[in-house]
Amino acid sequence: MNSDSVSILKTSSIFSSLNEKELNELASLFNEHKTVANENIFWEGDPSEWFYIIARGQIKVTKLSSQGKEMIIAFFGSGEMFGEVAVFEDKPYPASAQAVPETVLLGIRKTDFIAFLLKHPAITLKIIGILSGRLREAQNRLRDLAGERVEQRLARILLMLSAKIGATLPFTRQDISDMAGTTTETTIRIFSQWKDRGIIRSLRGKIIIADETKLKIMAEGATRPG
Amino acid sequence: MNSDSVSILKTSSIFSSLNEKELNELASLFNEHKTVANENIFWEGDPSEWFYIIARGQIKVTKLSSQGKEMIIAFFGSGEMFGEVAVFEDKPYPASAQAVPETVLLGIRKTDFIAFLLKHPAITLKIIGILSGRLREAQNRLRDLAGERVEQRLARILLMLSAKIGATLPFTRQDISDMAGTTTETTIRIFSQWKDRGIIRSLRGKIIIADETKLKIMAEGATRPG
DNA sequence: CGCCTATTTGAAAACCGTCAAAGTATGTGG
DNA sequence: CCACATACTTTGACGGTTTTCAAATAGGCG
Repeated sequence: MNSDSVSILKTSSIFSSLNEKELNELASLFNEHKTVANENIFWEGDPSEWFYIIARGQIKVTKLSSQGKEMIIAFFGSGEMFGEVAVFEDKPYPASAQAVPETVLLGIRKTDFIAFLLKHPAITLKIIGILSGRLREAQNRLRDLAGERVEQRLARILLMLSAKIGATLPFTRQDISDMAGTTTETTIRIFSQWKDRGIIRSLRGKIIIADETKLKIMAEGATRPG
Repeated sequence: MNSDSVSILKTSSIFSSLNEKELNELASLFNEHKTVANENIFWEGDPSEWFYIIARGQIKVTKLSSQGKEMIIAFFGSGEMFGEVAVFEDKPYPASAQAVPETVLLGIRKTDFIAFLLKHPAITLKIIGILSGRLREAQNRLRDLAGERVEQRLARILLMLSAKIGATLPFTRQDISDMAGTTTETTIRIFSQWKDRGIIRSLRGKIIIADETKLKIMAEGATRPG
C-alpha cells in the first residue's frame, strides 16, 4: 500500500519534482481512504482537518444555495487535490465533496502538510500555480454566469469538460445544469436543439460532443438572426 | 521613496513577518508607479510581467462578457495584491485592472518575485492563504449567481463590502450592478424599496447601510409571503 | 419484470432585462 | 457666478428568456 501511494503521488503533477526519498517521506504522512459511490467525504461547514489527493476515481465539489439548489463548483479526478481552501485558511470546508464512482483517496492532516510545505518551496509554488488556475477558472465562470445566456454557458461548460476529459462526457443533464447554473429542463431543451443540429449525441448519463467547431461558435455567442 | 516603500510593504499583511533587512531587500525589487484616476494598469489578455501591491488608492478588476457587459471581479485597497493569477500561471492577465481614484502602486517583476518566494516559504504560504480566501469568495459568488435571486445577491454584495470597508460604500449603482451581475435599473428599483424600508440611505455615488440586521435577513432569502 | 432514475415535452408565469425618457448632482469653463 | 456638459439616478412600459409545475416516456439494474 505504501509503495502504491508513492507511485500515485508521483503521478500527481504537484509532487513530480520530488525525489524518491522525499516521496517516501511524504507518502508516510498520507492515509488511504476508500469510499463507495456517492459517499460524502465532507460537508460544507464541517471543520477541516484533512487535505486530499485523489488516487483513483472522481470527486464532485458542491455548494447549496439558500433555496436548496445545488451548484457544482468542480469535478476532480486522479492526481488532483481538493479540500485545499479550508486547509490553507484554517476555516471550515466551504463546500461539500462527494465521491462519484467508487474512489480511493489519499488524505494528509493539514498540520503535517503545512509543515511539509515549509520545507519544500518548489511544491508550495506549484500549489500556488494550481490555486491560481482554479481562481482563473472561477473568475471565468463568474463572468459567464453574470453576462452570458444559458445556451452559451452550457456550450462553455461542455467545452471545458471535454478539454479536460475528452469528447465523451459521463454526466447527466442534471449535473451539467448544476454546473451551468440552470435547470434540468432548460438544459434538455437546448441539448435537444443541438442534437437535431448534429452538435452533440447523447445516451442516458452521457453526452458526446459530435461537432466541436459548432459548439465553439455557440460558446462565443452566436449572432442570432434578426 | 525607498524607505517609504519599506513602510508600505510592512503594513501589507503579506510581508509583515519579514525583518528589516529582508524588507529592504524586497523593497529594492519594487518600482513605484503612480496612476491618475480611472487609468488602466493592464487589460485582460495583456502579457503579464508585473505583480502589484497597492500602496495607496484602490483598484477595480474587471472582465468583459462576449456581449460587452462588464463584470467586476474584485475591488482591492491599500496593502492588497493583484495581478497574481497571471504571474503564478505564466499566462496573460485574465482580467483588466483599473485605478479608481489616483493610486500609487508597487510593482515587481514576476521572475524577481518568484525567486524571492523560493527563499521565503512563510511568505509563500501566506500567499496561498490569500489565494485560498479569494477562491472561497469566488466560489461563494458562483453559488450566489447560480442560485440566488437578484435581491439576495445585492444584499450579499453590500454585506461583503461593508465587512471590508465599513457601512459607507463609495460605489455607484452601476458598480454594484456589475458586481452582482445585474443591471443598473434593477439595482435602483431594489435599492428604492430598501430606502423606503429604512434598510439603506444613499447619496450620489454612495450607499449607506442603515439597518444591517434587515439586510442580513434579505441576504438569507426572505420568506416571501404566499 | 418492476423499480428507480433520467429524459422529454408542454403550458403558464415570473423575474429580470431592455428601451426610452426625464430628473438631479457634480464639475468645468467662460 | 452662471451656463453647460457629464455622469448618476429614477421611473414606466414592454417583452423575452428562463423557471416552475405537471405529467408522460424511456433506459438500466436487481
